[in-house]
Amino acid sequence: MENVTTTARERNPRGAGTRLRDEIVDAGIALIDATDDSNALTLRGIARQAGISAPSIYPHFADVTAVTDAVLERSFQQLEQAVTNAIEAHPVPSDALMAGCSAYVRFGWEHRARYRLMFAAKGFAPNAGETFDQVERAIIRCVQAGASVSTDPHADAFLLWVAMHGIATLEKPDRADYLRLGPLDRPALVHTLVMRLARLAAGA
Amino acid sequence: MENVTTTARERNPRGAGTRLRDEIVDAGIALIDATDDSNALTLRGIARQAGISAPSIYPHFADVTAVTDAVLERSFQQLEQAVTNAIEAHPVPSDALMAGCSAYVRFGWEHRARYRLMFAAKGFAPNAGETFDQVERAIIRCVQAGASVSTDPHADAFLLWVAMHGIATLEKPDRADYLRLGPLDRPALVHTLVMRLARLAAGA
DNA sequence: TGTACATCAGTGAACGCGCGTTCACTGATGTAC
DNA sequence: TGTACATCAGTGAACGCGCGTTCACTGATGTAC
Repeated sequence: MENVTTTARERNPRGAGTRLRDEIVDAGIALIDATDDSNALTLRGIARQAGISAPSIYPHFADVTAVTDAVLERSFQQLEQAVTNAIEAHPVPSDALMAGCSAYVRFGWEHRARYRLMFAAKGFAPNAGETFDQVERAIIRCVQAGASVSTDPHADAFLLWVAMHGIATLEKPDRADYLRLGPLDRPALVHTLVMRLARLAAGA
Repeated sequence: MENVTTTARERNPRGAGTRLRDEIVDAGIALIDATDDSNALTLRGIARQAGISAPSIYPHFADVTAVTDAVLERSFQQLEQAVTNAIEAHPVPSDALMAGCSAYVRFGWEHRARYRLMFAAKGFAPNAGETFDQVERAIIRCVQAGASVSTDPHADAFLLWVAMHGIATLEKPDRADYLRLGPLDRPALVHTLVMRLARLAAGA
């Protein structure tokens, strides 16, 4: 016998178990992104998208809200990853701040329904604050580099985040052109908002 | 006979007809505001709220989307009215701009689910632009009064509107306090955003 | 003025649908001896 | 090595529910003569 040393034998999962769990979350993300409609995110719809029967979800999730929670959690991780990657790609602090904010807005525009759902449901997800912290640290680095005259990076990060959230929640440019708001030039919008709200020096 | 002069006699509605139509829209607004959930805005739910049977809606609306469209249209009118009232209550342009923006955000916070639905559905409603125009005109008056140094009121109005939209879409303060973003002080937030985005003079 | 009737607002019952969830099941795969 | 069996991933059928919509209807109210 090989189980003499371990008290309670831990049965190995046969592989497909945890793999299907991930596939279900993938299917949920694919579904809401493809339909652009958060109401399409149903248990049966996710099962259909994943190519499995509806009951097959239950061994991996307690109920439908557990599935959507997992979708939201992974979405927040993706958002934070996108912002982090953009920031780390630029050594100059002001460039990094611009790139991070731009990546944030791009995520909102490229995953409209999902982004809205992330910030619509019963408050923010627990890991939503990490992305905010990224923005705050980026502003602090700008101040340290002399590129920003902000005296309250925390407050200014909040203002900036609010404005980014406003743009991210906007319609995509090709849909909103019947409103004569002018062209939705994402880089230009982000640039101006960052300049004024993070109080960057004009010559930066 | 009295219909000799008119070719096709126009039967008078007996009063209750158009009255019920308004009551149905009222019920829809009351329902989404009370439940704080846009998914609760169903035809049967609205009928229940209005105290009538579900089929009674059909003489007044073609289908359920016609009802929600009417709810959204009235909501945009209310939003514009709230902003207009706030602006007109202040003779000093910068005060008027502040008050108008504050009223905008207050509407979003006091009618959370409804505000989100207004800006979530298939693009903006046709009359959404009027509120934006109010903000733009308020900025122009600030420039004329020497209170703002904006050189492009249209662009700045858009930036300001985006930021207001960001705050309006936020959770209400009592729900978001587990995020250490600091207190959601609506007047202070609005004040700072208006100062920087509408480029008000510091001494104003 | 009285009576028959057209017109109106609104109802109750029924339909088909997609949903979340449950239940007993079916093969496949690894393990014990 | 071979065989019986426990364990696993996943399925098909069924349930009750709320939904949008339809249909034939029921009283009430105003009008014609």
